[in-house]
Amino acid sequence: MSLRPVARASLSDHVFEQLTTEIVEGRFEPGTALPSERALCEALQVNRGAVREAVKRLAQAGLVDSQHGSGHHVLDFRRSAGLDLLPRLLFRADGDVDLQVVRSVMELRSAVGPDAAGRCAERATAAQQAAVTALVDDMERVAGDTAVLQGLAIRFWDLVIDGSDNIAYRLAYNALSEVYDQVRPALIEVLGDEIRDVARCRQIAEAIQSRDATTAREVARALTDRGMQGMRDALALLEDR
Amino acid sequence: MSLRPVARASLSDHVFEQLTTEIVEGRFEPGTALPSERALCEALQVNRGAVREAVKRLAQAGLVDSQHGSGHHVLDFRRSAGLDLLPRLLFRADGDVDLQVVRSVMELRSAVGPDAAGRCAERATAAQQAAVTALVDDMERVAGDTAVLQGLAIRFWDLVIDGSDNIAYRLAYNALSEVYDQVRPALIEVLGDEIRDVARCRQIAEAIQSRDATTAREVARALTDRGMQGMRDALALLEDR
DNA sequence: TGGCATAAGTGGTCATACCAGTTGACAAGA
DNA sequence: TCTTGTCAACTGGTATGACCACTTATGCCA
Repeated sequence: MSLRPVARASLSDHVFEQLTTEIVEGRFEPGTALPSERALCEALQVNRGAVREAVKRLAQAGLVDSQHGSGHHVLDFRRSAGLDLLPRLLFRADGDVDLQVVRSVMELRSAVGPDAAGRCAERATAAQQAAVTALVDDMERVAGDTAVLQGLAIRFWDLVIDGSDNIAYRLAYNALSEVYDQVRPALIEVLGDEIRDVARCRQIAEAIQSRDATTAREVARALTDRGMQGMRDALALLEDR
Repeated sequence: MSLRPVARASLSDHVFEQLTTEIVEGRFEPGTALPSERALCEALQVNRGAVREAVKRLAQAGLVDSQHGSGHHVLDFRRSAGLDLLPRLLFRADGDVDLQVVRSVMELRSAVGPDAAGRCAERATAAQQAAVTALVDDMERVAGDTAVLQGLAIRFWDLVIDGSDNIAYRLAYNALSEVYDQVRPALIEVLGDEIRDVARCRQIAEAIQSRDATTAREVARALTDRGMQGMRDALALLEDR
């Protein structure tokens, strides 16, 4: 049995959720104005402060643009939102996972991962090099238990990203992680071949240790390619259904 | 003379700015609590609503975590913020550009750009293929005027990203664009060689037209590599000073 | 020692004003 | 006819003060 913290949400959280959903699913069209704050209060049966807090968050997320006197205008989130919107796009209106989003995330991971490994080999501190090596030691110890390996693989990439000393990689990784967490159980199979490929993780760790950026990059590329292949297979299967 | 819209900012905007700066520059340490809302009202001389709206935005940006009854707790933005924090990290406390951030952004661009070009070749619609080709036509017409070319290059990549049909690339690109815009005049020199390389843009457009993903990827890689080289040179120059 | 009330401090919600910017209708003037 | 100014009716922005709900530390009590 696994216990999780009970979810708690304030009124403005709920308002934010609803409005985000409406916008992302296109029921509030870009260019149009949101209903006025007072109208939203009436419709949602909350006070104006809750509505304003929610709208401020929408603005921060790049979903609306507020203009004093004129209204809150809906933006095209594809052009104005940031990566942290991804978790909101993962589930479609019918509750199913949007495979386009999963594919996109995997591709971004494959684009960034190898270079992160290379940069890590170039720039990691001695402590970071050692941490990566130690983690692969752990992976070898639990080899076979794919579920545990998946957790270690996540930490592996976390360390690699840190070692790459690239703040953009780090922040992008944060957003990707949140998507990953939401579909983690499903990916345990899809990415199985990659997750169990501890040998390549070892090679990467050794390349990082010896500051061999080229090897780190190439092996990481091969590693993420296995995951991409697994995902292609899974997508093909789903489309056949 | 170039006129720009006058900047307008609400009270909560100002509060958000100040708090963000304090957090990003480390004067509010991760794990500690922000001053209470009432204390912030007193210190900033604004009403509590303005403070709350600002704090909600901080939470949305992944900088704080609010707990009813306990306070607003500062998070480690390196692990919890999204890519859209990048523009806030670009300028350091002394007003200078943080070159680490610029380097990070360029690396992310180089990691994603080539794959985006490849995916674009695979997936772009006929209209998108035509748009890329037409844009390169424009580039050839103004060849020589680097400043204008820079604008077209931005639109070029915008089209490529759209054609790649990858929502993660699109959202990441949005965040990168905002950083780019803030240092655009400076990059006109740093990236000069890349910007003037219309020939490679032509090759990419043709590869996209003929759905030759491999060529699109390789040429795009060569193109962004020129920019990386320009940046390395610029960084070396700055460090010599 | 362990459990429980309590008080003080925190964020969350609410109602009600009023200020300030935007927009469109419309009348007065050129 | 076209322009210009005024005004009324919106919109979001700011302010106040009260109260509710949750957390935490304190200290008492069994």
